Amino acid sequence: MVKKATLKEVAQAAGVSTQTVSRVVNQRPDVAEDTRAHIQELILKLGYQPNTIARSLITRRTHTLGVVATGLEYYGPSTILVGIQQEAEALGFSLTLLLTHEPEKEDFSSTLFDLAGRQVDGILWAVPPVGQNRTKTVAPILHQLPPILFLNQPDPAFSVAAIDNRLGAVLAVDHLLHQGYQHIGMITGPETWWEAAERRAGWAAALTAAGQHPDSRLVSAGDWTAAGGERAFLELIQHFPELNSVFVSNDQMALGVYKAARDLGKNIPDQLGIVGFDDYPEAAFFLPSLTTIRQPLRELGAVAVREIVKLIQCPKDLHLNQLPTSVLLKPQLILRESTRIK
Amino acid sequence: MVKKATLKEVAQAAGVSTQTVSRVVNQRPDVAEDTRAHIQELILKLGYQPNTIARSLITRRTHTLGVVATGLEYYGPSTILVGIQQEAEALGFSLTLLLTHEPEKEDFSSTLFDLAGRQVDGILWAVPPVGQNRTKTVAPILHQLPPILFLNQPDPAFSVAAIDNRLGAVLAVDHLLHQGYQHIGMITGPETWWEAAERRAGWAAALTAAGQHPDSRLVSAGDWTAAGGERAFLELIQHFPELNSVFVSNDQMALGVYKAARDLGKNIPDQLGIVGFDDYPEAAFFLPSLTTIRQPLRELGAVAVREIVKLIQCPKDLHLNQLPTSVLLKPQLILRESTRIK
DNA sequence: GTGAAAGCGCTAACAC
DNA sequence: GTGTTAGCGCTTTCAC
Repeated sequence: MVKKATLKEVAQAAGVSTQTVSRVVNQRPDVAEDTRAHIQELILKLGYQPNTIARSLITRRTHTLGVVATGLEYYGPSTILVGIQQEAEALGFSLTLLLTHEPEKEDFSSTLFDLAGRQVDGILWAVPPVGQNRTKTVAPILHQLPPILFLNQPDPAFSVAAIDNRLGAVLAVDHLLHQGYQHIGMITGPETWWEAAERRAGWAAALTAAGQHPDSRLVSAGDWTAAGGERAFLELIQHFPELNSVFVSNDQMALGVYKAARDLGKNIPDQLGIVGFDDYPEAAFFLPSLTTIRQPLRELGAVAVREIVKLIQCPKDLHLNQLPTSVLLKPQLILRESTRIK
Repeated sequence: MVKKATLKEVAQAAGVSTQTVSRVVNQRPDVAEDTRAHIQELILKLGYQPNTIARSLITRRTHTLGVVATGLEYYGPSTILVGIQQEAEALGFSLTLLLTHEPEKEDFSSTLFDLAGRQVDGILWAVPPVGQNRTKTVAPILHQLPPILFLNQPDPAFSVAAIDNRLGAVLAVDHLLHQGYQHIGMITGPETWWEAAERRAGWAAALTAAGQHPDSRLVSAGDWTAAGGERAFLELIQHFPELNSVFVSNDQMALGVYKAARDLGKNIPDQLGIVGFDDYPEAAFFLPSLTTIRQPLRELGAVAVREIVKLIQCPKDLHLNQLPTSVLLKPQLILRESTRIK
C-alpha cells in the first residue's frame, strides 16, 4: 500500500493551514466557498482519506460498538446480529465483533477490558450469562467501562434488552394443553444458556398452573441441533412412552424430533404434538409445518443498538447515577399443523 | 464512565518516565525486575488499560481486519464468518464488520475507503461481485488500500479464496445421471450471486458432457429460501411435467422442493431425485434425508484469514509487485436418501 | 536500565 | 474566514 495523503499534505498543497482543510473535511460552514472548492478538489486528487484513528484519539469517540456474541451458527444469534448491524449502520456506528466459543469458560473481564482498550463507544453483550457471575465480575469494573447492555437475563443492576422467553414457553404449553394434549414433555437447550433455562421455567410454570406436576424426568436437554433434538426425544420417550406432545426449545431440535417420530412410527400431530421456538424460516416447510413461538430477533438487535446509543449520548456525569434501562420484547405463538388435532 | 488511567498517570504514580511504563506494558526485557513489579502493581491498582487507538496511530497497525459480508441470515455466509472470526482471533486480529443488504446497489469504493480510513490492516470481501465491476472499480484504487482478499470469483488481478462451486455442481449432476435420472432440472440462487452462477454453469457443463442440452427452461431461480425453492420448483414442473430430478442451489430451497413434491404427490426419491448444496446441519434430518454437496465453509474463512495475514505481513515494497494469491477449495458429494433408487 | 524529546494525524480553543 | 498553539496517549529514537 502506497503512503496515503495526510491532512497536512493537503494543507500544504492548497497553501492553507491544516485547520482550514479540517473544516472542509468536517463540513463546517465557516469556510469561504472558493477555498472549500479548491481544497475539495485537492482532496480528490490526492486521494485523501481522513484517519479515523487520529480523529478518535482526540474526539474520544470511535463510533464503534463492541459486540460480543456466540453461536453465530444458530438462527437466533445470527439474526440478532443482523438486526444489530442494520440499526448500527443506520445510526452511524460500526461494529467490532468478538465471538466466544465456550461461553462457560469465558473470562468476562478480560474481554470487556479488551473492548474498552479499543475505545469502543459502547458494548453489546450477547453471550449467555453463566450462573450469577455477571453481577460478581462485571459490577465492580463497570465504572472503568463504556456503557454496556446485555442481550439477555434482566437484572436490576444492568441495562438489558431481551425477549420474554418464559412467556413464549407459557404460550406454547398453554396451547398444547388447550389442544387436549395431556402428557407434555420438554426438550431444552444447553443449560448454560439463559434462554434455555427460561423456556424450561415457562414450561414448568404453565404445567403447574394447569395443575400438573412438571416432573424433571419429563425434561431432556439437547444442544440446539437437530441431532441433539432427536437424541433428547428418544431418551424422553423411552422413559415416558405415554408422552403425546413436546415443547422443544428451538426449531432445529424440533426437526430432530420429527425424524425420531417417523422412525418410531408416531404420527404428527395426532400421536405427537410439537411446538418449537424461533419460527425460523424453514419451520413453515417442515412436514407437517411446525407450530412455534416467533421471536422478534431483528427487532431485539435494533432495540439494543438504540438503547446503547442512548446511554452513550447521555452526559457522562449522569451516566452512573442513571437507572439501567430494561426492555423486554414479547414473542408470539404461530399456529401450524404440528399441533392441529382434528 | 469514569476517566481511565493513562500511561502518564501510571508513570507519575510510580515516579518513573512514561517510557519505562511503556516497556513494562509491552513486555520488553530491559527493565529492572523490581521496577517492573512495582509498575505492574500500580497498573492493576489504577486499572490501567492501554489505549489501542493511540498505539495504532504510531505503529500503523490496528490488528483489525475489515470484513464486508452479506446474507448473514443464510447458512453459508454466517458459517464463513464464524471461520473467519476463529482464525482471526487465533492470529491476534479482531474484526470490523460491515454488512451490506443490497449487494447490487453497493458502492464498492466508498465502502473500501471507509475501511481504509479506519486503518484496518486488511480487508476480506465476502460480497458477491456484481457483473465485472470489481475489476473496473477496485483495480484503480488498489494502491490506496490495505491488502484485500475476495471470497469468491477467482480473478488473476486479485487475491481470492473460494470454493469450487462449479465442481460441486458437476458432482451433483453426475451423481443424478449415474443414478439413472434422465430429466434434470435446476433451481438456482439469485443471479447476482457468483455462487449461484457457478453452480448453474456446472449443471450445464455436466449435462452437456453427458450429451444433453442444458435447456434454460429447465432452470428456475429461487432466493435461497425454502419459500423461493418451492415457488421455483412449481414453476419448473409446470413447464416440464416429465422432470424427475432437480439440482437445487442450496439446502433451504431444497426443503421448499420437498414441500412442493408432497403437495404434488411425488415421491422422493423414486419419482423425484433431489440434490442440494451446502450440507447444512439439518439436511441429514430432512425426510427423506438430503443428498447434497458439502462445502468446507469454516475452512474457507480460516484460509482467507491466513492468506490476508500473509499479505499484511509481506514487506510493503513487495506488496504490489507480488502476484495475487488464489485458493480454491473442493466441495464433496454427501450421499443420502433423496437420490437413492432401489 | 532509564529518561528526554519528538511526533503519529488530527481537532479544540482561541486569536486575529 | 483563517491561522496558531496545544495536545489526545502512546511509541520511537537516541542520549545518558
